[in-house]
Amino acid sequence: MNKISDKKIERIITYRRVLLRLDKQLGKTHVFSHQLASSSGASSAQVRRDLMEIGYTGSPAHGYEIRGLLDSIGEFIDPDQKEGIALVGVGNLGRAIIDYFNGQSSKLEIVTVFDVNPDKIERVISGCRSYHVKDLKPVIIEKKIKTAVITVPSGSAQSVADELIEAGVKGILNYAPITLTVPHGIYVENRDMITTLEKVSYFAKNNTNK
Amino acid sequence: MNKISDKKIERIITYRRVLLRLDKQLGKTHVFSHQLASSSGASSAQVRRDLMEIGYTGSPAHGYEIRGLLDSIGEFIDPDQKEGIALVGVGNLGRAIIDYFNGQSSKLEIVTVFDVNPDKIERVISGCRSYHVKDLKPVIIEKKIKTAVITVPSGSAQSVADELIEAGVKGILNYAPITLTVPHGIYVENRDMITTLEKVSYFAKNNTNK
DNA sequence: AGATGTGAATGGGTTCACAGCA
DNA sequence: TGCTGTGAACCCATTCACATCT
Repeated sequence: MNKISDKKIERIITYRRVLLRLDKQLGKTHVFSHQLASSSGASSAQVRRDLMEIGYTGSPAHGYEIRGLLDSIGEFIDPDQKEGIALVGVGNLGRAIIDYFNGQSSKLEIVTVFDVNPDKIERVISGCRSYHVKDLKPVIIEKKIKTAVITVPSGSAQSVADELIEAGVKGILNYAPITLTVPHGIYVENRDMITTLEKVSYFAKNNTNK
Repeated sequence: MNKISDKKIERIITYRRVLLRLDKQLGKTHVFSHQLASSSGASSAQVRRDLMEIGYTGSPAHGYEIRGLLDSIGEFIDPDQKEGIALVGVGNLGRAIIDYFNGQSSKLEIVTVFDVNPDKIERVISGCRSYHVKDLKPVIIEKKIKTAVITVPSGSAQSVADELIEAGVKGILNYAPITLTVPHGIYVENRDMITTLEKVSYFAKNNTNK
């Protein structure tokens, strides 16, 4: 498999979302690259390049066939069936993410959650069985979970990450305001809200172009 | 002012967080670029380049003086005093962000929130006065708010964004799963959780390096 | 006429590598 | 010796531009 860049798959995932809306809500059957581009925050050349990468080709006359393109993207992004995700840290943010996420339809589903607070374990939270963090490793291993979300305080984020990785997790979405140190081959996305908001505020002040 | 890239200020903000911890918790007075780098997920050359950009210089003997560097970063990132942020959409996610955010100390503070649900307006939520979305424009104008967070459902995100921008907002942090269309000169950061998790899941499966 | 697919050019961010310095 | 500061080289993503197709 030829490696594909971070930004590129993010765009492709965005195309899919746009295509689903065009298909379902507007009942369209075809799109041109420039239409897909303007709904996705990309350029039309970028769209064409990206679709080239996944090997889907359109026609100059009608553009891209939406259903077919959706299938191609689906094969490319998630060839598997439903995949279970774990979430560690059932605070306000964690609970919000669970609710938000499992309301949407997607091949991904948060199926297991962990916390240290006894009030929050051995229960069912928004349809997910919750466990104590001390049982993290065996549960993750048993359920063969490969992707996890961290919403614990920054002090415990690194140790949680370490355990997740020991249990076989390969991708981590981290909301704790700390940069995780992970071995080669593990993918981490940091989404600390404070850093992000500070950045947005900076650009709001320093009125740049794009 | 010479324009500075998105990624670069994100790194600089991260450096600040690391420096604050080194200063407060560990009582260190100096750092070398490679230490700062490994705690921030950057390379040492990158750190040196970035600090060059903000005009701070260290010494080959001791590295960078932490307090001084913090001051320089502070001047660079937020020259102003406290800044008020608005948040639109007081669902689970919105409330989690308010609580999470206003617990931390930062020059930024969420001071005003909006919703359409009558149960949630004319009240004080986690210390923030809440208003109905119909009053969005006058309130934002009156409070001179320049940065806002959108946590409404995707169907209303674009119209909320339009109103925010009409009211003078220059930076938007968008959690709705839709790509906002905004005029030139407005900064938008999309942080849709579903897209992000789909991406992380993709890279968890396609075990790439880095 | 107007869109796709794609080699070629462009641009910008990252790394290299080394002079200069304590 | 080991680090900083920085020109130069490198690399990769985006854009340009155009032949091609309907």
